[in-house]
Amino acid sequence: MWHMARPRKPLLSRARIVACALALVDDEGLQAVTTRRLAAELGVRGPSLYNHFRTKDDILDAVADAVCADVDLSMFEPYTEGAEAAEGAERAGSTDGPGAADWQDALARWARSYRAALAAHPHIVPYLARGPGRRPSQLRMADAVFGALTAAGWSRAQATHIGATMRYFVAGSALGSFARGFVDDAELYARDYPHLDEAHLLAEYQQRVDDGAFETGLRALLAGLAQPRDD
Amino acid sequence: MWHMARPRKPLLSRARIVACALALVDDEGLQAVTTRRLAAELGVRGPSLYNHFRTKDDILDAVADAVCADVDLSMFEPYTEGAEAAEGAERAGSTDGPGAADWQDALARWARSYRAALAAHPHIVPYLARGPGRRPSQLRMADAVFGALTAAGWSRAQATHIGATMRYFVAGSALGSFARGFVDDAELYARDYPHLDEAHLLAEYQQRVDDGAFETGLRALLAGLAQPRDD
DNA sequence: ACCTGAACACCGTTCAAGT
DNA sequence: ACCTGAACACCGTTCAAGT
Repeated sequence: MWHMARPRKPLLSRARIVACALALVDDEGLQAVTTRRLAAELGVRGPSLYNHFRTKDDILDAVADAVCADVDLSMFEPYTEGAEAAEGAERAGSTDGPGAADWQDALARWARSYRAALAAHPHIVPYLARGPGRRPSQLRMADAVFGALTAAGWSRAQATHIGATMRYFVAGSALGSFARGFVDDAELYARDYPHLDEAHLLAEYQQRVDDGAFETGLRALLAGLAQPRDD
Repeated sequence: MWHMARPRKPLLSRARIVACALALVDDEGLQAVTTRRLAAELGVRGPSLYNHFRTKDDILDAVADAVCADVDLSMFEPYTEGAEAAEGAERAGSTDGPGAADWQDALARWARSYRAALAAHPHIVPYLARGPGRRPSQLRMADAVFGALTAAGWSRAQATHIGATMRYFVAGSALGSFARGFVDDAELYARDYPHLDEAHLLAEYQQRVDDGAFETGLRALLAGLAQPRDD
């Protein structure tokens, strides 16, 4: 009789579930997200979630999508319309000319924003790896990058390859960084791996390395892409 | 009484468990590996595994390590001894000179072997993301790369950054490729993402893209690294 | 439509009991 | 030392029952 069964106003919504799940992931990690725990956090019972999502994985997919939705894509906006028809665009391979550096700059800004979005929620990154790239925000990213690159003069095949390459690098960098590297066990390793002294094992050092490696790789990637090739 | 409790010869060994778990991962995916299922596959009961591994994650760590152990490191062998003292090594940034291209070639061969090792066991790749880089084979890789790069004349900081960059790219590429990309639902997407037509949604197409993107990125990365910089 | 308790078929892991 | 059955505290998910 006081079985509160259906409230006059829904207690849950997809948005509220996703926000709560993201907070839980950020605070306690992926494995803290169980249907019962998440429901409790929302003041509700486990099965209630299934009125709003088909499975738990669908919830985490939505969380991952929300994180990717934070990636800035505004640097591609100049390209988003009439991209296909930009006949005047000179060969993208050349390093001079007014528009030549634009795509490099846009890619760099996108890559940094992408990485920052993942760094803001490190615990979801391993899950991002599992789920495929068919989530809306990821498709939106792929579409924006592809559009900008073709508008800059790259062929469709080249644009696809470059976009994928950038995605590989950013995702790998996020994983390599946030899925934690070395531990501070110190010289236990030093004996077996002569080049890796204890300096490599400090977490704060690791953080600087990750930042440095990302910038090094990003610069190299963009410089290498701008260089003429023979394929 | 016919409680076969302890056999005269152990039924299990770490090696047998790891091999069986890897086969199970390859055949049916990560989620098929439960302690009960794996034990059954080994002709044994679930709890028996705990005589050989502390947790299930330790088993999967060992599987991941076994996969990484397949990566070829022989291209770094010329550098593994006396690496630190290679005084004669000219500045690695220059593109000419006999030893200059060597490290690029070694990195390329390593990256391809690394990717191939992961491609051979795609279902474990998402797990590799979770576990940190403190596994023996990964440390061995890091050590070999670092040694070769410093021997080629790179500073310790640069060698660290380059090694991490390469790892980011290969790992990201493996994830991006094997954690499945687009699906073949076709023009459902075509409406929302104008640049991604149905050609992008075919799995075989995706496979060619992954291969092409990997080679494009690898070449760009190495070319960009060889280019002089100002830091 | 949306939340509930009860139930199902699982998990990973512990442990005393066997040999 | 190494395998066993039984048990514990969980899972994700289904479903009839409530409003």
